[in-house]
Amino acid sequence: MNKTLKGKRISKAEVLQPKILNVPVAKLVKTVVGRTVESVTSKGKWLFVKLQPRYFLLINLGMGAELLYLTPKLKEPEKVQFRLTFSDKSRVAVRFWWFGYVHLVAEKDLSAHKMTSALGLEPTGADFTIGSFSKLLRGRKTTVKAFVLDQKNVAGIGNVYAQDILFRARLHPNRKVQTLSETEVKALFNAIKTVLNDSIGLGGLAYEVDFYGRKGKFDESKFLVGYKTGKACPECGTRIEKIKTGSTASYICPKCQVWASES
Amino acid sequence: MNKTLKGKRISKAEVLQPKILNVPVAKLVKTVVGRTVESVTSKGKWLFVKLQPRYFLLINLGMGAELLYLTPKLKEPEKVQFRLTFSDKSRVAVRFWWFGYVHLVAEKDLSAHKMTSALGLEPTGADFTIGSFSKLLRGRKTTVKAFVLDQKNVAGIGNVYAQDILFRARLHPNRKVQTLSETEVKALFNAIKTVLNDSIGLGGLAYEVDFYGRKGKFDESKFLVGYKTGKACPECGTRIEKIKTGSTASYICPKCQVWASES
DNA sequence: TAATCTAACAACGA
DNA sequence: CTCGTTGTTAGATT
Repeated sequence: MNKTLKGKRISKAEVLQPKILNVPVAKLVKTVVGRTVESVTSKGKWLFVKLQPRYFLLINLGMGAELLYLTPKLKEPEKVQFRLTFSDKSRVAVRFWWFGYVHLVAEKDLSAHKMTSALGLEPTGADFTIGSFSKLLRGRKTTVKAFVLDQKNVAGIGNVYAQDILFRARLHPNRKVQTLSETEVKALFNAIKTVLNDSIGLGGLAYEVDFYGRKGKFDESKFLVGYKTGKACPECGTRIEKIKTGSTASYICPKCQVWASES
Repeated sequence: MNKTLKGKRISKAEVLQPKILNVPVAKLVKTVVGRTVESVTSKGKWLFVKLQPRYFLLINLGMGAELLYLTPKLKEPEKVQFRLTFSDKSRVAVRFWWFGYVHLVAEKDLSAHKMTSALGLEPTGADFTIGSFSKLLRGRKTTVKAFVLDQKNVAGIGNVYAQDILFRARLHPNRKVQTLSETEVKALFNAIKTVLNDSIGLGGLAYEVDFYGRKGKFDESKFLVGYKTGKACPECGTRIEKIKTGSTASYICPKCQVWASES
């Protein structure tokens, strides 16, 4: 996205669903039209489209979204919520599967934008180290599942990825983070990097497409326990169980991921 | 307090329990010594001691406290946490029964002081009207007991007063505020004013003393249902019950204060 | 299946 | 008898 969009000038902005915005439609349209894309970066589930001069479009992918660079080959899907057209006639469409945000924020107000400024460590970033990660866990009384899903800790882990992260670390979702040994913290840290990098290396999840419409290759055959209810654990053969953990579902091997009663 | 302390110059400040402060002991002592009391006002359970120039001492009475003007006749009690001496040798002692705060805030930072700036309506103030009170209830999903105890709604109602306020309004503590009729809202509004003014008129609760050591006259004989477990309801004779409501205890007449199952 | 905000609530500490 | 913090949960959202 960064390479493709950099330098393009926005000539048109269409908001098909105003509820995705943090400002009135007219304000967004008036502000972005005429501005130029300086860069596109990301943190967790957020995209930062930096506009010149002095604005950001912040896009949250919510519970799944398609962000597509439209070409004669790549047709626009149904139910698009947002569309940008550039002065060279190229277009980008945004389609949220359920919920998602497109927020307009002035550069000077970026640090006041709560949803993005509260984001935690970027797991692919240089500051995601065993040291910075361990520090986050200190004194916390929550469970390891709630911890990894909380974007204020590590940004970008969704429920899909949480499943195999916890399995690889051999941790039960309901384990209290306070009870983790140093070895377990390291295993969790490494599992986060492994699972996310595996997905990135394969172009993302198979039910998602990238900016150019290409499907990812991280499909169910790569999952270890996630969404495998009743299947055999790849480690010990025990049947995988689906359990309720807080408001999310968890898939676990009841033998490999033991939740000691005291923890 | 306002009349007695106005114009006095602080010559000494002693902090016997540093945990009551929001600043280091040295900072408080250095700041208040030499300053003069301009006025003493109150809002809810907070006292605002305005110092000249440009400072406030904010005192939260917590779960009961004695704030005493010490004279040869009025000796200082045990376990005082804070003491001020004025240049005319007069003294004030503060003793918290459980917890309480003495906060030092510069005048320009007063609006940034969260505990006092979040306080709701002052029930003895001119802005405590049926209109402003009704507005507070709108769209709230909480219970009437939790609502009246929350200092962000109406400042100054503690659990002692909440008992008879709810009885006078004939409301069960667990009633959802959303289900209150206009008549019930009015009854609640009037009950708050009645109960608090009754206590103020009698110099406060009998287990408290004022600035000059005088006991209040609002004793258990004036309570209608509060702390009267097993006694007869003054309205219908039914035995008063003690029930658990959230984290606080409530004393109710189970006949007069019905909690309709749908509300 | 998936994400986030908000309000209310519970447990805990000071 | 109080209050703040933290975490949990239910409800709502397109």
